[in-house]
Amino acid sequence: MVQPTMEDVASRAGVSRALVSLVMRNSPKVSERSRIAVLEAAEELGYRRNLMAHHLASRRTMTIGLVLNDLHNPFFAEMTDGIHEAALEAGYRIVINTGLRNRAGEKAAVDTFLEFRTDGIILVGSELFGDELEALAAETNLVVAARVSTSDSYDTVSIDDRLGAQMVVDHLANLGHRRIAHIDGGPGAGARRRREGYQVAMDRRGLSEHVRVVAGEYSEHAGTAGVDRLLSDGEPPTAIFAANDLMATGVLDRLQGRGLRVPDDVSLVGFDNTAAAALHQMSLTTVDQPCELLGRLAAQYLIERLDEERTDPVHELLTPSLVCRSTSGPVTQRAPANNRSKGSRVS
Amino acid sequence: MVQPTMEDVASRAGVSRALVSLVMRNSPKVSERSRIAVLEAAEELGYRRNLMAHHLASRRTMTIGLVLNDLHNPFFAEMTDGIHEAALEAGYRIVINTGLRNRAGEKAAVDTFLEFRTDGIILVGSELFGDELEALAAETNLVVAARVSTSDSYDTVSIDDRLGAQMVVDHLANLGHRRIAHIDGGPGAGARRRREGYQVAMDRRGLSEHVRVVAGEYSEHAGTAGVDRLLSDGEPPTAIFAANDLMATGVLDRLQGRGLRVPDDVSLVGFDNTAAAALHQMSLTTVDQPCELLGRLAAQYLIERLDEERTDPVHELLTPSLVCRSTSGPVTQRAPANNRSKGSRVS
DNA sequence: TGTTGATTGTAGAGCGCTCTAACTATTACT
DNA sequence: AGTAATAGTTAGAGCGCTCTACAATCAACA
Repeated sequence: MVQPTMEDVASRAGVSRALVSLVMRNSPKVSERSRIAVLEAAEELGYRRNLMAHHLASRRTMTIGLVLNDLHNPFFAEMTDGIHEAALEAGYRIVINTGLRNRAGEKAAVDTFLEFRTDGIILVGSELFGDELEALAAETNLVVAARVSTSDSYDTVSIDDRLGAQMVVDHLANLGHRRIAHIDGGPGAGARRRREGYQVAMDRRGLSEHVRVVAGEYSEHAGTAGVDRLLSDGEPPTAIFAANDLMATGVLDRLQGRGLRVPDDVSLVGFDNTAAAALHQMSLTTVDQPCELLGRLAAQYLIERLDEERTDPVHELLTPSLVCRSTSGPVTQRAPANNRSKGSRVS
Repeated sequence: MVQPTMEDVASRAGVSRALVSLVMRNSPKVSERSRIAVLEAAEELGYRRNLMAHHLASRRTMTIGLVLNDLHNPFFAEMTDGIHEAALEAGYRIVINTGLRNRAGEKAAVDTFLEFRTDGIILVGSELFGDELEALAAETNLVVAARVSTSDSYDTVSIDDRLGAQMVVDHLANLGHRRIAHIDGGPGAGARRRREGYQVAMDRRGLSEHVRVVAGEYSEHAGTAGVDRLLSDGEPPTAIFAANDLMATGVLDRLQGRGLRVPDDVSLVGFDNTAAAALHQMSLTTVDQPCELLGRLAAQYLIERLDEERTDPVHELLTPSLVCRSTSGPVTQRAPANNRSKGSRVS
C-alpha cells in the first residue's frame, strides 16, 4: 500500500526528480528521450502523482468542490451534469459532497473542501445565511447556484423563482381556481422567493383572502404532510402549488391515497421540471428550470474566477417557463370528495 | 484568499508551531492555558487546517472516497445515506464522485481519489472489470457495494441478485404468466446475475422457449427503448421484468404512452425498491434491497480495514425479498391491446 | 538538597512535490 | 575560434504540517 514517489521514478529512469516533475506536468522543455524513459519508469512502478504534495507546492489542485443540498432530489443530479461537463472541458475535475438538506451538514461539506483546499466551491441550493456565504467567499472562490443574491463577493446563477411562482398562480387562476394553497419549501434555496411570488400573484388576482401557506421543506414527505394539513381543517383547496417537484410527488401520492383525483378534484403544480415530472405516471404541470444550462454557467463563472479573468461578481437570473401537463385543469363545481370516491363517479 | 498557517497562529499565541499542532489534534498533553491561547489566536486569524499538508505529514486524511455509478438513480442516494451515517459515527468524512454510468468516468473518479490519497474507497455499483478492481485494491483500501465477488483483496456487500431475479420469475409464473420478457441492465452492477437468475428460473419453470432478453442499461431511457423493441415484433410478452426500478419507470411510462394498462395488459416488475416505487402513482412490484443497511455495512467494513483490525476479505451476501404492489397481476386471456385502447374496454 | 517522574513545551527533520536559478551541452553565427 | 543563444537538466529551498527526541519546569519524596 506504500506508493512510489517521484524520487523512485527518477532514480529508476536515471534522471533527477525535477525532470520527472516536468514530465508529469507535460512541460515542452523535456527531450523526447527523457520523456519516454520517465514515462516508462512511472508505468513500471505504478507511480501516481500525490495531489496533496502537488497542491502544497503549487497551490493548485485543478479541482472544484461541489456541494449538493440533497442527493435524493433529481434536480441536483441534473445540475451536476452541466457542471461536470463544463468543468471537464476546462481541465478541472469535480468532487462532490452533500449537505444532507440542513445547514450543519452543508457547513461540514464546505469545511471538507476548505480543508482540502479545492480551488473553488460551487454551492447548489445552499441554505446558508447571507453572512455565512460572505465569510466563505472571503476564504475561497465561490459560486452559488439556484439561489438569488446581489453580493459582490461571489457569483450566482439561478432562475427568477418569484416570477416562476407568479406564473403558477396565474395559470391556476386562469383555470378558475380561487382556493389555491401553497406548501412551501421552508429553508430551502429559493423557497422564500417562491412563497413571495405566490403571495404577490394572489394579491394581484384579488385572491388575498384565499392565501394559504403550509410550512414544508424540499422533501417528498413534506408534500404528503402538507396535504394532510390542508385537508384536515377549513375549506379544502381546489389547487395546490408545491414548492418543488419532489414535494409535488409526495402531494400526488397522498391525494391519490385519499381517493382524490388529480386534476378533477384538485389541481397540482410543482416547480423544477425534474425528469420524473415528464413521465406519464406523473405528468406534472411544473415550472421549468434549465438545469444543465444553470450548471454549465455556474462552472463557467467559477472557472473564470480561478483563471483570474474576472473578480467582479456576476449575477445571472434566467427566466423560467411553465410546462403544462395533466395535473392541472379547470376548477369543477363538484363538492370536494373527501371520501375514498375513486371510480365512484358516473361520468 | 491567502490562508493563515500554523506558524501564524503560533506566533500570535506566543507558542511553538508544534504546540499548535497538538492543540489542533486535541492532544491531552497541552495545558488548559495554552490550549485556550491557541484556540483564540486561531479563531482571530480564521485559521483552517490545511488537509493537504496534514496528510503529507501524517499519511491519514480520515476521508473515504465514495464513487457512485449514477447520480440520477435514487438507489445510490439511499446507499449514500447509510454510508455517510456510519462514516460520520466513526469520525470519517466522505467525499463523493460520480462514474457517469460508464467505465471511463468511473476510472476518472477513482483516479481523483487515488491522487487525493483518501484513506479508502467505496465503489457503489461498479462497472469495472475484475482485474481492474484487483489492481485498485493493491493501491488502496477497497470495498465494493452492490456487486458480488469472491476476491480476497477487497470486501463486497450486496444482495443475492440471482436469487432476486428468480423470485421475480416465480412470482410472475405463479400468476400464470408464460411470456415473461427481461430488459437487462447491460454492463451495470449485478445485471449479469439478474439475467442469469431470470434464465435459470425460466428453465426451471419449463418456460425456456419463452425466454426473451432485450439488451438495456440502468437508465430510464433503456426502459422505454426496451418496450419499443419488445412490442415491435413477435408475440408481445404478458409480463416484463426490468433490471432495475429506474428502467421500470421508463417501461411504465412507455406502456402507458402506448395505451397499455398495467397490470391488466402487461405486468411489470422492477428491482431495487427505490422510494419512488412505493408511491401510488408508481406502486411498483419490485425486489427490495436494504440500501441503508448495505451502505452501513460497506462503510463499516472499510473502516475496519482502515483501522487495521482486519485484512481478510469479507463478502456479505444479503437475501432480497419481493415487494408485491399493483403493477403485477394475473395474466388475462384477452388479446394484447396494441392499439391505443385505453378506456375502450367495457368492463 | 538532590533525585525522580510526570507534565508541558520545542527544535528540527521530513512528508512528496514545484519552482527558481543556475549549470551544462549543443548549435548558430560572426 | 569565440561568442551568443537555445535546449535540456538539476540542485536546493520551501509549501504547511506531524512526529520523534529531547529540554524545561515543577511537585513529591527520600
